[in-house]
Amino acid sequence: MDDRRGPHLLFLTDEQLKKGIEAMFFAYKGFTADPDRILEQYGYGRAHHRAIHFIHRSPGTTVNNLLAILGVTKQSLNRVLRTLVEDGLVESRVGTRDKRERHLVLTEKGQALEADLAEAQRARMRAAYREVGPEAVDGFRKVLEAMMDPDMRRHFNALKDPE
Amino acid sequence: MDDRRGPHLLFLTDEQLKKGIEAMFFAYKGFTADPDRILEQYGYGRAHHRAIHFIHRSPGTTVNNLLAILGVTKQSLNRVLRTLVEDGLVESRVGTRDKRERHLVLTEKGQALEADLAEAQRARMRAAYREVGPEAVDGFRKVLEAMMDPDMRRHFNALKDPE
DNA sequence: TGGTAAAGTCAACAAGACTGACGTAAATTG
DNA sequence: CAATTTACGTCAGTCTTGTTGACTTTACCA
Repeated sequence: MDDRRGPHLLFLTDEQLKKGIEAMFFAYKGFTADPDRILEQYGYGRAHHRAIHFIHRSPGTTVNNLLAILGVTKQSLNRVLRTLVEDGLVESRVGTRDKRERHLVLTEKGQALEADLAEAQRARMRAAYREVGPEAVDGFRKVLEAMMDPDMRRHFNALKDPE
Repeated sequence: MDDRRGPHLLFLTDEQLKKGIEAMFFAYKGFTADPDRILEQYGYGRAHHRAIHFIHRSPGTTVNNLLAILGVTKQSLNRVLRTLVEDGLVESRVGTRDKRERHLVLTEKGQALEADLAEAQRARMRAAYREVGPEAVDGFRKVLEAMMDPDMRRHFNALKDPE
C-alpha cells in the first residue's frame, strides 16, 4: 500500500516490485521455451527434463534425494522415471552399501539428450548474460537465491559450484 | 562444450551458466509458493492468479490482448475467466466502440483478492531485494528482460513503468 | 524379531495446457 | 449490399503433471 518503507532510505516502490514479478513471469517462459521445443520431438515434457538435468548433475543420486530436490511426490516422479528407464536414457542401479536404494545415472543416450537440452538452455542464458554484462549477472544470481525457500536454497547450494 | 569464448575475456563457464539455470528453477518455486497458498483457499490455481494480475494491471483490457500476454489458447483462458466472472471477481463489459470486444475489469471483490495475492508475492520479492541491495536488483531485472522472447518483451515493456 | 525406510505400483482425481470444430454477432471490405 | 474476417464463447476430447491413499516388497537396524 505505502510506497516507501524500510529502515534506511528505500528504493523499491510497489510498482517496481510488480515489474520485477512480471519480469519473472515473462522470463520464465523464455527460459523453458527452447528445451520445450526439443522435448516435444521426443514426446517428453518438462518433468522429464528436470529429472534428466538433476541426474546428470548428481550422477548416482538416489530416488529419495531426487524427490527432495524436485519437490514432487514419488508417484509423480516414478511415472517419468519409468519411461526414461524404459527408453534407455536412465539406468537404475541397486545400491551396494544400502540395497534398498536405487542409484540413478544417465546412459550414453541420456547424456546425449541432456547435452542437447542443456546447450539450448545455456545458449539463451549466455546471450542474456552477454547482453547485460557480468555485474548484472551477479545481481541476478543473488536475487534468485534470496527468493528461494530455505529448503530449496539448501539443495541449490549442495550442487557443486563451478570451481 | 568449451568453457571460455566470446570477443573479450569471458567470465561465464558452462558450469556457471548451469548454476544460473538451477537458480531460476528453485527461485521460481519460491516465487509462486506464497500466492499458491492463498489461491488454494479459494479453490483457484495459478491460471486464475495470472488472469487477475494482468486484468488488474491493464483494466479494461480485451480478451484477445490478455490471450497474447498470457500466451495460452482462448479455450484455456475462457475456462478460468468464466469461473472468475461467475464468482463475481471479474466483470466482462461489452465494448462501446467495437461491440465484439469484451473489456475485462476487476470487481471490488476481485480487487481485494488481487491485493492479497500481490502483497504476498511482493513481500518475498521485497525481502529478497532488501537482502541483496539495489545494484543486484538492477542486474536481476536486466538479465530477466534479456531472457524474454521478443514478443514477451514487447508485452512486458507495454505495461506501464513505475513513474 | 519387529519396526522403519526405500522404492515401486495401482487407482482415482484435478488443474491446466492443447487441438479441432462450430456458432454468433459485429465489423470490415470488395 | 454481400461476403469475409474478427472477437468471443463453447463443446468435446486428449495429454502432462501434479495430487491422495493404499498396499507390497525388500532391506536395514536396534
